[in-house]
Amino acid sequence: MFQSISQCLNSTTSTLFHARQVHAHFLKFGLFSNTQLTTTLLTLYSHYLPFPQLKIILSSLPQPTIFSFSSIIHSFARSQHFHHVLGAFSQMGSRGLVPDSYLLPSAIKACAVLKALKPGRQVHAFASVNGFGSDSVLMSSLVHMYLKCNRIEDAQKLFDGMCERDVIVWSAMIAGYSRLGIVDRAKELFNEMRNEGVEPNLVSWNGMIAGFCNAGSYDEVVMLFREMISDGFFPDGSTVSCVLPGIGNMEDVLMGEQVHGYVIKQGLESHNFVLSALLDMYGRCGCASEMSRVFDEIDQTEIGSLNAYLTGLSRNGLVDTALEVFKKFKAREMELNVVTWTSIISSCSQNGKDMEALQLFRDMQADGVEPNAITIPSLIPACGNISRLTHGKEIHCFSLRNGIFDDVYVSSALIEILEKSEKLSIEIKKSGYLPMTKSVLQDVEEQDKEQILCGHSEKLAVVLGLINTSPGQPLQVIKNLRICVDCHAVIKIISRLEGREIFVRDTNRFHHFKDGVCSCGDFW
DNA sequence: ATAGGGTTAG
Repeated sequence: MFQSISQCLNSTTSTLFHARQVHAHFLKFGLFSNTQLTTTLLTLYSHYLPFPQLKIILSSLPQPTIFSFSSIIHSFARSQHFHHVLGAFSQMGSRGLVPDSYLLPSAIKACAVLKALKPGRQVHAFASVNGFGSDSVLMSSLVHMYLKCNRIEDAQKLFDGMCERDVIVWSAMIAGYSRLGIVDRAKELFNEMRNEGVEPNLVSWNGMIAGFCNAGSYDEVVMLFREMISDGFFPDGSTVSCVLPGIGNMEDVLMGEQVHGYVIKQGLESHNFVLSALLDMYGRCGCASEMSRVFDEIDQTEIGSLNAYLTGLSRNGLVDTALEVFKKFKAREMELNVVTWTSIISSCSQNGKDMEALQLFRDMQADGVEPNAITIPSLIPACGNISRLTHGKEIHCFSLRNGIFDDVYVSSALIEILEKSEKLSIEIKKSGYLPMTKSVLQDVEEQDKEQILCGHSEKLAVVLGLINTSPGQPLQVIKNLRICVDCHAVIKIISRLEGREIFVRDTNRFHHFKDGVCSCGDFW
């Protein structure tokens, strides 16, 4: 009978229905003690049953073996339940079952995806002790894990020690350096790989193109794209979705259209992320009608597509259309997320629809969607135009309540909002103040420098002090670094405009600001 | 009996 059950389980025509029938037999005749049979049943189930049910079956096994765990863990990995891969893995360990070299890569991959360096290192140690150091698949997965955890030196060391380096581990290295923005090194590796006689494949190309795209080297992206095509490769969905942002950024509509044609020819439209990338490209190139046409083809049940469309409409100044689309999808009771809300709020805010922007900000909270560190800065224009302190205060309170106040962008946005509401910024500028961008040591553009100055903590502290205390009350600020010249100048002006005494203690001295003068006599 | 690693996306 065992044989016939086994045959039934292994038959390629098996279905969930058959599996359940056999399962019933197991229960009826108490066959669960035969671990070989249960493993086969489990494997069969693992292809049909959703994850939660598989978990229940695993925990119901009286004597799980390395085989049952293996079957289940690989299934968890296939369905991308990486937390549970690690969970099952440690459960296995606590039962005294030892994993083999085939099972370890699944555990390591889970560590890589979850960026779980500590368990990753543990598995590495286990693999070394058990003599798996020359298993190139296992070593490749470790290299990948270290790269994902940003341990590039560990990865390089392992990679250097490998005796067999195939296209997969080379591609992992190339993609790893690319992700970290070290694109020159990625390119170097690409050439080294060729010199060693390992031929790059589509994944190697994709990894490198993705890196250059991320680094904003769009010329290079397009060059590589051309090169891979002339090398005889056919770009796939990944390639295209990396190349399109580059094309969009260069606003090269002609090339964008060529890629669109290619997408249709190769049937890549079935990938939603390819269509989203196309939509985004048209949006950046100012082709609003093309953008809408692409949106009509997209699977609109995916929130990401809607978000991309709203952003594109906003970019092209089509706020009313954006609002229309937004309302339509809201009416459909589609679940809108922070990105959707932020996108429409920012669209209104940037296009003079101040009241709408603020109302939407309230609506999103009423809907139970928490604003994030991008939502707040997007409200700046709306608050500035309305020039009403209440709105600034409302947003300020929100940020304090939700603990997103520590974010640099949020805090500088708040300062901007409050300054505009308290017309403080204009007054400060009127007093002849010029931002002393020399105080910004970072290597960034002039405009960004002004922005950075605006976010300095001492200014932040003073402006916050202003709104949280009653007029005329003195303010005290303690700082564990030296105050910068720009802040010093601004606080002098504020002390005069607001008629406040402000005390700032920095690492060097006490500064007592009053009537536009500082006690340090500008000795600073 | 179980059966491995690399690229995309927002």
